[in-house]
Amino acid sequence: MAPPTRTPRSTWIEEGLRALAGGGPDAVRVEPLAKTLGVTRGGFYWHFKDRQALLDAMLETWEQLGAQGVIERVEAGGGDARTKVRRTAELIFTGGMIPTDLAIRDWARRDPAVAERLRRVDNRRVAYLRTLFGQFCPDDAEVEGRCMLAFSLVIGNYYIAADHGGSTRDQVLATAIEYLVA
Amino acid sequence: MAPPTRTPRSTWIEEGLRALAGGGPDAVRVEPLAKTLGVTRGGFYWHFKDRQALLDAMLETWEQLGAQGVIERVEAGGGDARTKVRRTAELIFTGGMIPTDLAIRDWARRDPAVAERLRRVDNRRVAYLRTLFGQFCPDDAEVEGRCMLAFSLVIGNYYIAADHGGSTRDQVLATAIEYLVA
DNA sequence: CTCCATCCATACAGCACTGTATGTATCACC
DNA sequence: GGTGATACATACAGTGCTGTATGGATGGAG
Repeated sequence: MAPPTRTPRSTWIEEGLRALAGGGPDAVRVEPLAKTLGVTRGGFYWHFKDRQALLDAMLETWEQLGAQGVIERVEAGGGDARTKVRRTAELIFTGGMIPTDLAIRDWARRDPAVAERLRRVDNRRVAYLRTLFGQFCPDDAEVEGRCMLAFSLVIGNYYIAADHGGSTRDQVLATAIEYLVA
Repeated sequence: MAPPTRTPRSTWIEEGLRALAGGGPDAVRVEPLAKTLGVTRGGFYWHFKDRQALLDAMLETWEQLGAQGVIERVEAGGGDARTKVRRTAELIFTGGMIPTDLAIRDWARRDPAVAERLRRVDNRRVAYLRTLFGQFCPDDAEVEGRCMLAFSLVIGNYYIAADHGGSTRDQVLATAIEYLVA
């Protein structure tokens, strides 16, 4: 039979996150979202009070799902701390979550509520990085510096548009990571 | 033949860049801009064909002014390469250009024309960094890695929301920079 | 089958912005 | 002190979105 095209709450959130990743919070618009989902806005306002409610739900989803995934997969693989750092980098650099992450990061620059959520997520991530670097780097201050550099590298990789002479970006990233775990 | 232009082209561009820094390209709207300038849109469409023309002019201004400033001031100060790296960091971290820079960076993720301009600017910046690191680091690949890390640090500093245990952000940045020039 | 909660379509009023058209004020300059 | 280019105001039509109201369709529970 003709599929009734049920569009539950989670579908709106997923599509919203996709729009956010593609064009920032201003691109999360109800009508275009409905159009890409093949429905009208009729059902949207049954699931959500208004547009802001969708944005909040998107952040909530991101905060709960986005923070733990990579860490769990890295830990599941085992190995020593240096290996885990390399695998973390691998997972993050190839993961599809980054665009969403960056969009939220930029969003946080102009919305305090978003910034607060981002702070919680980033703290969890840095805390994990800290345990890794702490296992082979004795100096606490340097651990903190390396965490900051490693985290920055992930972000910089997606924001920096420069070329690298004869090297490819992947080569440069690999060199940088080895430099950090030295 | 040039009466005192109360709101010349450059004023629209400056205010546009301010709006861009604050809320991204979607926040660069003609009517709000006119309101903050205390005029109507009447004059805007004399200076610019349309809204897109303003965005182009903003990028042009940014590309010409934003790229060279820091490099020139660093070189004017003299000193060895390590000193210049530290001073570059100092100037960038305290400069007010960063918000505009980040907004354009995020913008470039979804606009190829912007991405192309950003690539030109970033290449000039990395080229300069390369000359600095190259003066005390013999390995070319590692130079490239350190450039990437240094550049990423600047960006990460403004996008990462994490705390750092007992340390302040400034302390962590200082440690990271010393780690890069070691 | 009937009833009911869930999900969606349609229609409407309202808002904010865009771009165009047209009139107008302000000065430099002769 | 009149003329012409410059810079701005005002009015208008058009667009795309928001949120509300209301009725209709779907499918499971009884």
